[in-house]
Amino acid sequence: MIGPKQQVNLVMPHTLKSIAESLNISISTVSRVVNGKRHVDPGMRNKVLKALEKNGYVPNQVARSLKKRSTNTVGIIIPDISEEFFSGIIGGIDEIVMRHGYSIIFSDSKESALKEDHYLRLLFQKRIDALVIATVAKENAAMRLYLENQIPVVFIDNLPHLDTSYDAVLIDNAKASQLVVQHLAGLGHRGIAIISGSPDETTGYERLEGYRRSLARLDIPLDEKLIKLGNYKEDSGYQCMQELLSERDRYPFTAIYVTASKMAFGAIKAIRENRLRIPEDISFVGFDFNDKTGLVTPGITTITQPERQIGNIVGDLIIKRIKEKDSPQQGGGSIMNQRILLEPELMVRESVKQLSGE
Amino acid sequence: MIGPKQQVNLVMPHTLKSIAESLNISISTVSRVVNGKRHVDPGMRNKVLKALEKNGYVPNQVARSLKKRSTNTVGIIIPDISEEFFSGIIGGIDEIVMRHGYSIIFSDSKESALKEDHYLRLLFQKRIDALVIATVAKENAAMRLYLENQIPVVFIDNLPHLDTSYDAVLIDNAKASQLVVQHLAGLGHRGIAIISGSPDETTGYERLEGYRRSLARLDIPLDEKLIKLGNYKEDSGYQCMQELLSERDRYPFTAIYVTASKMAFGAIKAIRENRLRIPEDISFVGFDFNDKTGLVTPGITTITQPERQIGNIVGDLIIKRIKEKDSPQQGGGSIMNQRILLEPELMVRESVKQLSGE
DNA sequence: GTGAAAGCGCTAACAC
DNA sequence: GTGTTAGCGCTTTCAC
Repeated sequence: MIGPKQQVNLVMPHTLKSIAESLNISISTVSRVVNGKRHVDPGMRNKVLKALEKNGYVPNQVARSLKKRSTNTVGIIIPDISEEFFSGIIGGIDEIVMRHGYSIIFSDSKESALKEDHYLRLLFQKRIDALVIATVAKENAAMRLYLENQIPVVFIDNLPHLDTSYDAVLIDNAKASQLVVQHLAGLGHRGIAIISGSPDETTGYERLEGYRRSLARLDIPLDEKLIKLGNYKEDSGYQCMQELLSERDRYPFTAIYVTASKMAFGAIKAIRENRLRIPEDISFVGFDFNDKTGLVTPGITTITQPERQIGNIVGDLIIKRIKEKDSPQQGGGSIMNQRILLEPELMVRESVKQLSGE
Repeated sequence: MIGPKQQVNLVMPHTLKSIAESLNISISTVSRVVNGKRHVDPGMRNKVLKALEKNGYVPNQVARSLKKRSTNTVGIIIPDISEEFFSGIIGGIDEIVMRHGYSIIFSDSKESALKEDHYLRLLFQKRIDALVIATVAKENAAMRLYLENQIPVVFIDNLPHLDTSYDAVLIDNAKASQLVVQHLAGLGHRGIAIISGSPDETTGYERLEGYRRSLARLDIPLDEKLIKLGNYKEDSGYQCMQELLSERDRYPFTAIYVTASKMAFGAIKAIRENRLRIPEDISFVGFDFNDKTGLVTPGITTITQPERQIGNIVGDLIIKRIKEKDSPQQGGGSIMNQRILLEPELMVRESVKQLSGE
């Protein structure tokens, strides 16, 4: 059996060269066959095909990538894989890009700007063809790498602080808060507290601003004491809720709006520990509060984001951008960026009480 | 500014060569500096470092990989990213391997053996350094690639049908079923139905066998009509439950054990549609039934798997295997494989009724 | 239709 | 301490 170099006990995979040598033909011909190119004699093609098959040849994508300057890989950086919102998006992206032969290389920044920066560099080293990122950083020094090198980037969930235009797919966060506030106000609530992510991130900013503006529009006075800022983790939701509850005498509220799922879990924990009932003692609205079981009682009224759809849209956009780069009529520089805003939905369940006093 | 070739409007990233030329020194010296190797004059090192910095040099991992025959990449193939069990495992693996400079390239087989096979080949082409897989296939033709080429593989959740030894990390599935049956029997249940995954997969097999054996051990007669086989998806859980309920007159049962989370969601839906209550009309035990909210009422008694921990253990094992391959005293062939069985836990909540008739 | 050869960007002998 | 060189496995001109 003719094969490539054999080192001590270690079998090397076959290469174009080893196949070519075994057939006494040139590498190029084998390459042509492997890639299904024309200009190969049918008889020869068959012979090569057989040898390929027999030896179990598998092309080396690393070598290909080096030559072609593209890796068929899409990088994704998200802050928390265990959030269903993000794993759903990844699933949606994978669904699309896999059809085009791309793989996903995934990194979890764990809400850390430092880690995010690290991954940004790492993925660049790996020469990903495109990047999808839910950034948590205020400054994106490493992002420069992608922009300068014309590597397509699509932002999700959170927007960057960049002075250039960019692609983004996300829901209309201000609108989401507006839906929530209108719903609550419509049921007679005027003391509406909020636990939001940091306004340093656009997501937190938009959700908070939407809340503010909606209150203003409804002529509901805004009490800054009813605004708590968390960090998206369950603990901080718990913490913020505790604070709100401990000051409830001085700064009363009848409803609480928690703008992220894990913080909502924490907030609910705090509410229960204080032996308060939802919605009797306090009305509750969540964000991305997923209940796949349909068993949560009371059902939590929540904003929902179509994560699968977001993933699909991102996938399509990514593929489009990559194709644009490859196509000759595009110099690669004049890409029109776009921001795709999806409509959030308010799923009304039973966690908000109709206030009689209205 | 001296840089690498400039094509129309497209700036190429800097290379060792371009840096070397700009400094009029050799590539090797630059390489040495980049890799922090010794045998470089301190003055020279400084000069190079400055040039590297100034030009924003980023090493090309693709070229490195080609040369070093390793990509610093771990491949993961799982059947459904939107299952928390799997996204949790991925998070756990990432946590470990990222510290060692590895990235994760992820693929979702969507419970399809065909897709799994496809990804197996694709990841091999990309020359991943190791593979983690929750297989759904009966035959793993493409797995041969990894075994023959001595690429470390760790199986999770499901075991392959291989005649060689292999590494695996999973919970003791038979034990899990035993815990469930004992718990139910202890509360007086004797009509215990089960909705299981296919016994063609080891996970389904073990859980089902564990159930069978535990019943036998407790001298509880087993009615084959109380066994339904689903495919892990929510729909099939719903379907199986409907069947069980429609035949309940003829084949009565007081408790149902659903061995996978999504099927459990479906089963519960069916139960509710039939206007039956848990646990009054029917006792329920789930598998990996995650309730992060703590709000599900009644709380569902369930087997839990420590997914984060599984991920961490897999990560450690992967790294160990990769290192073993690199170390010279190991020929790369004599790796001792191991099967790590973790203890499942039964989390008792309120979905099982104490039967008075006992 | 086939082959020779250059080169993608890097590492690692090996020479000096 | 520094440079030269030979690849890693592939694609892609360019000859013939």
